[in-house]
Amino acid sequence: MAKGALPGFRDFYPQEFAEREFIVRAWRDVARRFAFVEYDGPPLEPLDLYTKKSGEEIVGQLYNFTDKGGREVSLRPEMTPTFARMVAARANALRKPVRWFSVPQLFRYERQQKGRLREHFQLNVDIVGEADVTADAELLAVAVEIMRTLGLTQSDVRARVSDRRLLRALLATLGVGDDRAPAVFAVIDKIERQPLDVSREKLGVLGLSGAAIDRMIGLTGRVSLAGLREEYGGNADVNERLGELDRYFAYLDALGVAPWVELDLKIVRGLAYYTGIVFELFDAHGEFRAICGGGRYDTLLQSLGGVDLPALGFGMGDVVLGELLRHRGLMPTALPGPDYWVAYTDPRQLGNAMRVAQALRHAGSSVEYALRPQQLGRQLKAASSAGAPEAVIVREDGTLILKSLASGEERTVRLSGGRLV
RNA sequence: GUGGCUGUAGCUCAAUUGGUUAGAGCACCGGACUGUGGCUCCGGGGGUUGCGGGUUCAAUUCCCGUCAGUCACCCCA
Repeated sequence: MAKGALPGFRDFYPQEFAEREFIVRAWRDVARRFAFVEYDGPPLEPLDLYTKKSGEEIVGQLYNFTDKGGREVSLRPEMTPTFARMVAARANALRKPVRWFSVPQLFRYERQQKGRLREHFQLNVDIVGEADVTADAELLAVAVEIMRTLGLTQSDVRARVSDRRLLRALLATLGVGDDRAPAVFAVIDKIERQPLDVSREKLGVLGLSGAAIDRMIGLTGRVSLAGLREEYGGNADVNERLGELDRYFAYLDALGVAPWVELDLKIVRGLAYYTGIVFELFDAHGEFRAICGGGRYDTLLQSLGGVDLPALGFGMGDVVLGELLRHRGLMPTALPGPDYWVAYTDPRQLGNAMRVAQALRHAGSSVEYALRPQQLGRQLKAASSAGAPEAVIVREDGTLILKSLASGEERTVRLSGGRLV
C-alpha cells in the first residue's frame, strides 16, 4: 500500500476538495455580505510570536523547527497573533472599525482525534476599533449567518454566550478577586467535563467558602439576565454589565439571530486573552466538538503590538463543521460535471468537435470531449458518467445535435456566437 | 505525552479449530454493441493480508515490537 499523508494531514481528492470548497465558499460569501475584507499572512512565523503571548509551554503544541538559517520558526497554530501584528503595524492608517477576515490553514503538533487534526482550515473574522456591544452582536451574527447559509437551523446549532467581565464582577461579590479569577475560570471551563465533586473540591482549594461554591455552581446552571439582576443586581459592577448585555441581546434580536443564542456562564474559552463577551457554537445534540469560538480581546493588541485598540473575533474550523454537515446530509455528494459533452460520430469530425468545444468554452461553458476516438455509444456513456446534462453530437456531415442525457430528447442546433440555437 | 480498541483490493467486507493458488460486491478499464448512453452478460487490471520479528511442518489467523487509524485523557483551534 502506498504511503499516506503524514499523520493528522489530509489528502483532498476531488470529492473532499469539493466538500472543503462548499464550506469555504459559504465563509467567503457571508463575510462579504457583512462587508468584511480578506487578508492573509505567512504560514510560517517566528516561534517567539507565539511564545511571547502564551509562554514556553505552548511549544509542545506547536509545529515548530529550526530552519536552515538557524531561525526558530513555527507553522502558525492560530491567526490572531499575525492579525494583531498586521493591524498594529498600520493601526493609524486603517479606517476604523477594521473588518477583516481570513481563511488560513493552521497547524498544531498534537495527537489527532475526532474533530482535531494536525492541520485545518479556519475562518477568522475580526473587528478592531469598536468597544461597544454593537460589534459583539455583529460578530456573532456573522457566525450564525454562516450556519444558516450552509443549511443548518437553530435546532441543529446553538450559540452559547457568556461575558468574562460579568463573571469577574459576579466572582467579586463571592469574595474572589481578579488574582484568583483565572484559576476559577479554568474550573468553570471544565465543569461540564468532570464530576461536580471534583469541581467543588478544586474551588475549595482556591479558597472559596462552601456558600460561595454553591452560588458559583448555581451560576453555571440555567441563568437569565433577569434572574441575575434579581440576585446580584445590588452590585454596581454587575448591574452595569447586565445593562450592556441587555443591549447586546436587543441587537442580536434586531439582527435576527437571538433565537439561536442562549446565555451560558460555563463558556469561558480556554485562551487567556479574552476580556469580555465570549461565545461558542455547538451542534444542538452535543455530539461534536465546538464548531466555532470567539470573543472580545480588548487588551491583546496592546500587549502584542503596542497599540491600544479594542478588538474581537472568532475562529471557525473546517473539520468539526464538515463532520456536522456530513452527518446532517448537507454536504454535496456529487462532483460537478461539465455543462456539455461534445461527441462525434466519425473520427474525421474530431477537429470540428474541438472547434465546437472551444466556441462553447470561450462563451463560458464547461466542455469535455473524448480525447481518443471512440464509438458514439462509448462517448455518450462517458458523458453520462461525467455528469454532463447535455451532449452535442457532431454528425458526419458536420451538423450538430443537442441531446439531453436525462430525457434522451434530441434537436438539431447550430452554433451562433458561442451559443447553441 | 498517556491509555483502550482496530489494521485483508480505491471503498464495504469474506476466508473452517492455524491448512496449501486470499475471494465477493461496488468502483475502474475493456468486450458483446461496426452511428446513440443509463440495463444486462462476459472479461481484465488491481493485494509482499500495514511493516518487522517470533512460535509452527504450515500464520490473514497465535505472540512480541513498530507504524498507522480510531476513541478517551492532557490541552485546546
